[in-house]
Amino acid sequence: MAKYIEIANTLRTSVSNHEYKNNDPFPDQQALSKKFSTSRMTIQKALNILKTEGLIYSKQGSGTFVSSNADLIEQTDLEINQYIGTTDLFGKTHKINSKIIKFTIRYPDKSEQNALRISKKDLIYDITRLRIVDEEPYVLEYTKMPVKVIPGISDDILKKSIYHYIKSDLNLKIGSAFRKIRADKPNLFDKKFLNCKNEDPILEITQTAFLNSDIPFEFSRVRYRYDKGNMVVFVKSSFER
Amino acid sequence: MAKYIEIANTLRTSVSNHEYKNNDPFPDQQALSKKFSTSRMTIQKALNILKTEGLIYSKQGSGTFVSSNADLIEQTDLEINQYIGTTDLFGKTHKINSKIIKFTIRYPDKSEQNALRISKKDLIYDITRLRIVDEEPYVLEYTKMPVKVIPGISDDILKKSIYHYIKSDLNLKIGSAFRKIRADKPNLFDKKFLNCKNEDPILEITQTAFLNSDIPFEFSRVRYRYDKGNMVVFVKSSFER
DNA sequence: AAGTGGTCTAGACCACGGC
DNA sequence: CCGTGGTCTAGACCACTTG
Repeated sequence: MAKYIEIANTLRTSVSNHEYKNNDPFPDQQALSKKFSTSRMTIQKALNILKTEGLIYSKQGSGTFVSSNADLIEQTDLEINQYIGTTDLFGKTHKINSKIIKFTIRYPDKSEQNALRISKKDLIYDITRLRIVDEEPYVLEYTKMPVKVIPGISDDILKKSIYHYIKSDLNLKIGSAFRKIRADKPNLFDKKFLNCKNEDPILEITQTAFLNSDIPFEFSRVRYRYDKGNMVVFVKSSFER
Repeated sequence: MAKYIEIANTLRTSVSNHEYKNNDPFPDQQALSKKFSTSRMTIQKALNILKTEGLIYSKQGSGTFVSSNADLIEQTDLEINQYIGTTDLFGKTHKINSKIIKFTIRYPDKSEQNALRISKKDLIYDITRLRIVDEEPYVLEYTKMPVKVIPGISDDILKKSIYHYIKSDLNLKIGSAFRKIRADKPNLFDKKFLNCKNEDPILEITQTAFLNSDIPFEFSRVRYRYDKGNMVVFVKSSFER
């Protein structure tokens, strides 16, 4: 593991443990480079990680400070899978169930070929899952993935977490994703599986996700009951430009 | 302007102009440091900017490549104000109007004091605006801002863009924001101003936004007609950790 | 083996803020 | 003025991919 990442992890833990108070000074870069026996450049790389995470900020000429939102940010899951990997979000405090409504392998239609950048001969998984939290239907997930990119999906994996399988078993890294978020009226499936009434809105998120090698691996649509799906996002503006 | 930012800007323009084809090699770092007469470290800082923007990616041992999504990412506005500053988003191709429904200055209630981290004696603006695109009501915006942080808001500014005023006139920098996105049933105001029927869903985004000095400056809620508000987001996973 | 990106160093100078 | 963070250098070595 690179030194700057280890330093960042150490510092992140310090922030979590409130070793430095909000809006109180962080140790200066000189002190940190002595403490970790490294150069200032390496310290700066470590600090940059925490800055992009929003945990700290620096003022030139003044110092580095713990952001007042540090605690809140830590609670927010900022990973790509945050709206998909329901397992991670609620696994600790709630009882999660997945009902597999559909799980087939078939050839893609035009829009799927386009989104996943595959040919009509490349097979895809076509998965529909209903997520149930504490016995209450929560979200309907429609997932399409190319078999050649994510081989070996099984019923067993679907019941747990696809993302965990991709990261830990296939050892692939997730890079980025495009999302479209909108409100919609409920359709027949929503009414049936999510117990929606006609006037109950749906929060829909359509996503195309990419590996860090620029390969699309997922094209999905998730539909939440309006009173269950609350998306929380932290946005950091990219200062440079 | 720092050298690495200028290099990043130059390279970004090159990507925009398709001077390097998608998934085709980018010049290597050695070549770039010669071209810009600088060190490799500086080149890497420049490349890092484009990487966090998702425009390029690198594979160790192999090279640097233009991301296949580069074009799409450029179209997506990734600024903090993307859902507030309707002006920027549609200003060029559509006719935008703002109707000021309410504009008062008053003392904050408990939740506003909390969100904006101010005392009950600190005045806030209380602004309600209806945004109209091409003669069609689009979104209702409820904005609260502390007067002491953003002084001098006037009717004139409200008709244009608050964000432009903050950045250009007050010369403040926007740092980050928390957003909560959800679907909701329409309320009386939605029905009146957005012409919603009872079964027309609303897309609601609640936001607290911060300056880069960690000071909250905006607590807002925007409500879109379900058939008008489409939020598009690009998410880059932070590799390190 | 050669070429690529990733990390790291030990300094230097500058810009800014506060005393 | 001094102490802070921001930028930049000219190398070095390592890790990885590809021929």
